[in-house]
Amino acid sequence: MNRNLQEISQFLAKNDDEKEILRFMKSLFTPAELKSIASRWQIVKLLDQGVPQRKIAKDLHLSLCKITRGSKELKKRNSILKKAIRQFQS
Amino acid sequence: MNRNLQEISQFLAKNDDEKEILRFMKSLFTPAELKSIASRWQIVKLLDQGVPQRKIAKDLHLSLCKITRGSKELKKRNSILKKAIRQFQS
DNA sequence: ATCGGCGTTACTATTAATAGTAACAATTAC
DNA sequence: GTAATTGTTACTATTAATAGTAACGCCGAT
Repeated sequence: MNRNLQEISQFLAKNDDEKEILRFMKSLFTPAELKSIASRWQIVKLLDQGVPQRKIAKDLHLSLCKITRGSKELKKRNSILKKAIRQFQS
Repeated sequence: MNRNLQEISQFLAKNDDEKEILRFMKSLFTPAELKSIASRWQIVKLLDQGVPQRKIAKDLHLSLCKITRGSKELKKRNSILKKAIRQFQS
């Protein structure tokens, strides 16, 4: 199955068209998954800005459970998420 | 929330490093989601090759439920999945 | 015509992610 | 000191995706 993830990564890496990539994600993920992924992204952005976990939970109407998970990802050294987030901070 | 999906797409579009994209996916998706996405990708590849749904179900140990879903995606006109698949057929 | 393989739909049971909530320890403000 | 805020963990309940299975209608070969 890892071969498949590699191919997906490869397609995304070689494709520069943001619209196409969004269409690709909408084809491969369910609406619920897209919603979940989007909120995870928002969570790590807010965490990175130093917003308290409880404020994030309240503002986004999410449970701490989900936010703690994002927090753990961000804490990993050399997290790719940090690099990704920084692209949208400026 | 759509803004977040746009940003994710934008990050993927601007990034050409397959390894980084894989790391990004592993940070943002759960192991269960990664597994699910990988099998959806495999399903549409096999469907596109004309493999019968029941054979796919048997070979990959999946239910028809999941395969029918992939089938519906592929049938959409101008499916981005078809374009993506073709990159790996040669 | 009929039989087998096909795509599709429908149903219950299971599983993983998450909501909602409480509790804990550590830190900070007063 | 202590009260409030924080990150974290833990727990049950809910929800969506899926497994497993059966059944339907549609062909094409015989």
